[in-house]
Amino acid sequence: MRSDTRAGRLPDPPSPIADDGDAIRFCRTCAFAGACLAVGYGKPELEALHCLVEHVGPYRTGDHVFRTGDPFRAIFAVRAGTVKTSLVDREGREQVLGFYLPGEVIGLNAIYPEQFPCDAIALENAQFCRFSFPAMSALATRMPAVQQHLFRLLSKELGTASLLAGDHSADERVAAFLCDLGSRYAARGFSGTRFALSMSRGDIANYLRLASETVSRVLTRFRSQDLIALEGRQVELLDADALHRLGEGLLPG
Amino acid sequence: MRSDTRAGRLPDPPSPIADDGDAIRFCRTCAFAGACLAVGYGKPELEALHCLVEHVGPYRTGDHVFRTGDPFRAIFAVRAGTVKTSLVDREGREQVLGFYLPGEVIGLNAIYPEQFPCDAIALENAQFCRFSFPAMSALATRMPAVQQHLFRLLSKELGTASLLAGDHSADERVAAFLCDLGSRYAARGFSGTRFALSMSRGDIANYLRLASETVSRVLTRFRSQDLIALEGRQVELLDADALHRLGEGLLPG
DNA sequence: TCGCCGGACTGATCCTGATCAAGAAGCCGC
DNA sequence: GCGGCTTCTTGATCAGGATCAGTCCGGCGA
Repeated sequence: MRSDTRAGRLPDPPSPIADDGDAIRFCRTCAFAGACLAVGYGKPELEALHCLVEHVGPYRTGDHVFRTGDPFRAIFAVRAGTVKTSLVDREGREQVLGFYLPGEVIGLNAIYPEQFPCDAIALENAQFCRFSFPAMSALATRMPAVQQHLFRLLSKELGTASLLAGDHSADERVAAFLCDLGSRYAARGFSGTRFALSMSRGDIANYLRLASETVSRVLTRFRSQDLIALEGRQVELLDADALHRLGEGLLPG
Repeated sequence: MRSDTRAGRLPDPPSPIADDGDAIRFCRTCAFAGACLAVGYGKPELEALHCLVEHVGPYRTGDHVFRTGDPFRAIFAVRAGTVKTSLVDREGREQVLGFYLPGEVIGLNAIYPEQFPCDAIALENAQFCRFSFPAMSALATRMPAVQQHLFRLLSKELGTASLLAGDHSADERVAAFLCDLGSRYAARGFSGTRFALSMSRGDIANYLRLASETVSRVLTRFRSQDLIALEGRQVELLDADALHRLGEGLLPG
């Protein structure tokens, strides 16, 4: 059976979760953890940040964290699970904008329009830290490091937005997608070479602006070339170098 | 000569310029003008902003405002002229990331990496206001409205970055491009229906991820359908509604 | 004035990836 | 276990836009 082979070749790694915070420490992987640690703020300042944080969830697969048009009051850091952001155009077609892993932040693109410009949907059971944005802005005026950190978060996302622009081949796109996911998992302390694709082939295809059939074909070919091991949604990057070379046209740096 | 033929059908509008600031007022079209005015700051606060502004230029067509890898110290608001941002991949191919009109701001995507992640090249003779970013951040901690404005600028650019994502036809892309340029000119007080394309067909094509031949063909067809009038780089949107309908899949809102 | 050069336009052909179609495999209920 | 559903995979065909090639036009310097 399949479960046999799966266990034999690709045992599921523990589900990534970033949920080890307490009253005076951030979750290990949190996008905001660096803000204070780097500058050496002590307990009181951490308290200030913590009091504007609210743990929300769990959300179940398919639940909306927010919807297009919802008034913007807060940004969310993913504690556990994965999220996709997407928007639905007039013809009802979905457009996947991005995937967010534990430790990453969603909602930054809502600051300007003051309402969420997209949907955020949990791809697996998920939990979040909810940061009130008015409170956080106010705090930022008192704590330059927090302001700096917000600027950097925003600017960083500007960089990644241009990732899927460019006319690149399906191979390049898929390779870059896998490398990007891997490096983001690695940046948060998870395995960067073996992880689960929490999104469907259709979502990947939609995000990469390909047909899902094309994604299937490319993944299958990558497997036959021993670039990856693949079983269902479990993937292992066997030849990360080759993948990186393939995708380098799209990847940051 | 040039001015004769061109003047007959599509007289050049005055070159867009945003250069009417003085010691106590911002240039009319400046992206930062709203920051203070909206909150009713008076002269002293304006002074604070002005002292961190430096007028730079003129740059000539083709000059670099900054280059990939330059250390990030400041952001730039366009006072006059047009700029393209682009990056060059390992194979030496250029990738146009965006065009910036008078009143718009470049360099925000450099905050996170702390160096410019792209080139900025003047498409015509151009002038800028240079805002020291450290000084501006410091000011932002004292003036919440400035901080708010920076957050909004960053967040706004996040929204536009997703414009050219999506798999859209060449017609949709070109229509959306023309509408977008028009509305941005209009937002700064210039004509939104008649303007000069300061960039080459090749740059447009590169930005839209098309071949320049395709852009030529689409523009020619739009003209034959009386959607636009076109002479060289002068363009007039004759049927803005139809163009908007064509491009609505890509356009914000 | 001429000739050169780069940008713009147009035509012919090719190729990548979308689309259509069908089958296989996993997931859920019962 | 068995249907019924969705997701994934694989195959065959099709089309949009890239590429290649050639022409035209305006600008510029000798």
